[in-house]
Amino acid sequence: MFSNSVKYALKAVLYLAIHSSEDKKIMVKELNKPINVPKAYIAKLLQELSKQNIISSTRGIKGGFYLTKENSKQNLMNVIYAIDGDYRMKSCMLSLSHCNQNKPCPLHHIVSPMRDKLIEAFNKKTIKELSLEIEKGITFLPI
Amino acid sequence: MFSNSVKYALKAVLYLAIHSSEDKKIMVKELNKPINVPKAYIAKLLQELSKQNIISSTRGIKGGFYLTKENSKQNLMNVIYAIDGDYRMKSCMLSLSHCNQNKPCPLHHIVSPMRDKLIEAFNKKTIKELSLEIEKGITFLPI
DNA sequence: AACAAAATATGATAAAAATCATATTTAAGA
DNA sequence: TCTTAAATATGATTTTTATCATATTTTGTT
Repeated sequence: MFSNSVKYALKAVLYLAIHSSEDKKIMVKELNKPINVPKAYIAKLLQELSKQNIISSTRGIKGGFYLTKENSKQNLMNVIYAIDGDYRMKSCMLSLSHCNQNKPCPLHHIVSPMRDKLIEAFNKKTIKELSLEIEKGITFLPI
Repeated sequence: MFSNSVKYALKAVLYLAIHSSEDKKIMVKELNKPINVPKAYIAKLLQELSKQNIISSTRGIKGGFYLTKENSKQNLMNVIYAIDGDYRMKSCMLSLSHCNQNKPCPLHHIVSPMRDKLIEAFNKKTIKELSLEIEKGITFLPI
């Protein structure tokens, strides 16, 4: 459902949500170990997220990646779509191109309601909310 | 969530459920076009399913693939696991190896209940039931 | 202004998944 | 028993995804 890249991206964004701010930028080399993702790989993903304004960055000395207040108000789905696009989440489970409510595939009635709920949940949940849950110890972001 | 291979396998199994029987075996070359899957590819998958007793087959002239009554009583999950194994369905959405109810990942509370329901539904639903729905025109198996 | 330290852009390489090809084995029918 | 038509076993090729590498640009500091 998620690509590896999205998994990494989500971990990185949540890490930034917890540890960074406009005054405390985080360099790739500080971030890759705690979230257990190869440095060059996460660097590329962060660059892409930055280009799409999901996260913020500044170059040069004292630079790094960080989340602004605005950034952290974004919902999960924005991060997911930025990396994977929407096909992965939205497409028919059997990849039948004409599958819809009128001409449902054999799995449609099983899968579709749950998937819709999942998408709705991802659309509602913000980065900020998730990061607060981690800070409160409700959820965890380990290896 | 599903590999391409599982998608193809499910389509093929459902096609066999509808069109085959012990008296009416279906050859690869008859089946690949209606379900829109490359011949050599689906052949390999059918061989694997046959080896795992998900479907039945006989070789030689008048041979082909088919489903016995027993075969069609199997549930969806058997087909899925036969091709993809269980990791894909069961693993943490962020691939965190220690994610569980006690140490849930940031997405666990969103994803886990729905995934469990999905797995339950796939475990309950048999090939036969799905194929009946297709035959009744409740669902469709087009391209 | 020059330097150093960071992200950025670009693309190369490696690994995995998807796809294709073919020689071998088996079963039915003449 | 020979031939033919099917699955089977095996593995090669292609495509996609994941991973790694590096030259360039930018920015703060001296």
